[in-house]
Amino acid sequence: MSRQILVVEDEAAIREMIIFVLEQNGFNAIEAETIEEAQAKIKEPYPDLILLDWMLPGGTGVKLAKSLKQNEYTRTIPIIMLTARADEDDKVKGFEAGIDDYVTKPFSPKELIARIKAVIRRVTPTALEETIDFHGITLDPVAHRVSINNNNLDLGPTEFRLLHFFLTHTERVYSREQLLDNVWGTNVYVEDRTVDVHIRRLRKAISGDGHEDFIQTVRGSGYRFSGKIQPSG
Amino acid sequence: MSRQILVVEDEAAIREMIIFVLEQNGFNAIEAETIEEAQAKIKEPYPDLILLDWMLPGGTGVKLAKSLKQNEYTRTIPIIMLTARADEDDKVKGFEAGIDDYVTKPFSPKELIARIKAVIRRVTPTALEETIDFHGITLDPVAHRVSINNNNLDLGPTEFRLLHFFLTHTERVYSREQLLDNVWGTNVYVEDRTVDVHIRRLRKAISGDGHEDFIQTVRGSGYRFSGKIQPSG
DNA sequence: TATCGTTGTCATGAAACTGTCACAATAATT
DNA sequence: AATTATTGTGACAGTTTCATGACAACGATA
Repeated sequence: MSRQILVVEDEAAIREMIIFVLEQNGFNAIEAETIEEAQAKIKEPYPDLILLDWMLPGGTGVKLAKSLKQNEYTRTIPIIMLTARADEDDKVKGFEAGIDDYVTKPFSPKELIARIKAVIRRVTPTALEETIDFHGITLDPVAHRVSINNNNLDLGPTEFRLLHFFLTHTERVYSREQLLDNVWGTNVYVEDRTVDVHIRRLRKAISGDGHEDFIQTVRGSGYRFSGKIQPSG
Repeated sequence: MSRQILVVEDEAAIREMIIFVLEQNGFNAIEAETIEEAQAKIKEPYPDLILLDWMLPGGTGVKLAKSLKQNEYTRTIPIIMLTARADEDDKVKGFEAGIDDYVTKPFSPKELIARIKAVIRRVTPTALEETIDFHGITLDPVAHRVSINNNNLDLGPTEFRLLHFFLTHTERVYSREQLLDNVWGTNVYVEDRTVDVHIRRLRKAISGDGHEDFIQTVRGSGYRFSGKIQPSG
């Protein structure tokens, strides 16, 4: 489930910071300092993505990127380039080499994660997405279909994503902000209260039949999706 | 609930980096630059751990460590020392002063967090995000759920925080002021007696079944949460 | 262009939560 | 026993937080 990410970066401080952020976000990080090390490590735990520094000792990262993208086996691994500044020329060279995205240093952890997720989503659209079945609710991410007790539901895109998130993160309270980050995406400016409305829409959609109260309000904290029934009131 | 960590470090860059990492990990950071500032801030939001720089303007950190460890109230607060290098001599002095662990700069965020968690786990047996089980009371900080003898409880936010604090700080008397600091937060102006009312509400919620008197009144001092039954007076 | 579905925001009322008080109950002290 | 200090308890009002319905903006589509 957790994605392997290869971090190719020679500055120790930056490398460790990146790895820290990655692991914070549930990614599995592998590190390499040089091009050679990266090439050696690429085969072993076949990475799902490569974070590649632009400037590396013994050659530019573009070189590595190009060679990876020309190799039949590594061609499909998405690459995000880390550049010191947003030089148009570098950017062009990078994309020519086949990189999928780039991030300019210094970057915020949030931005980095957002880019990674975006690239992964773009490259591997809905891989390893299995149908979820939770107390009668069935969600098929591939077919983009939800049913409850075999009755098809008609959800809007946002409700679908919200339900999908909840189904993969049950029994845990999420603040409105966390939900916004996870369901809407990081750099979007939306009111906290908007979550409430979508919660309501989702509740309305999945209520009606059988088990009620899948979505529980935790006053002052957020919402929780749970199969267990809430105490009383 | 979130742990209070006091960071005593005079170099602004390092201090901010540490605080960033701490808050990333759900810790609550308080900062101090000097020994005096540290001593002043130690009382307010009673910290769960202190990160103490070895070299501080106006004296070494050991001095502060020693005085803290000799004081009855601050004795139990775990201290992790930040040292510039792994000097055996420093290390020995530190442990003599009573520190619980040390980290040599430069350190990786990962290591720092790992050490902190290790020390906290060692000192307060209850692990961080894990469910606490205490004489039939179960509190799940993640799901934000409390049950007593498998019956779910419905607590308000303040009662929840209060119970969580007690469950992570059992067998020890806390004054109303200390409880206010720890559960309500430092800069709130609330009457002392308000604590009484919340204590009562919490008592009411967790009473009813089986073991009574989890919360014991210590006249003139405060309250104590305990699994042992109080003799008589 | 008109229609439809979706979405973010807002206003409003309901419900829950909280701090404070007055007074009762209890413990400590004289 | 009487007095004093401290705590328990129920009630209450102010505040905060949430659910809900309505609505306009937007984009897609016919």
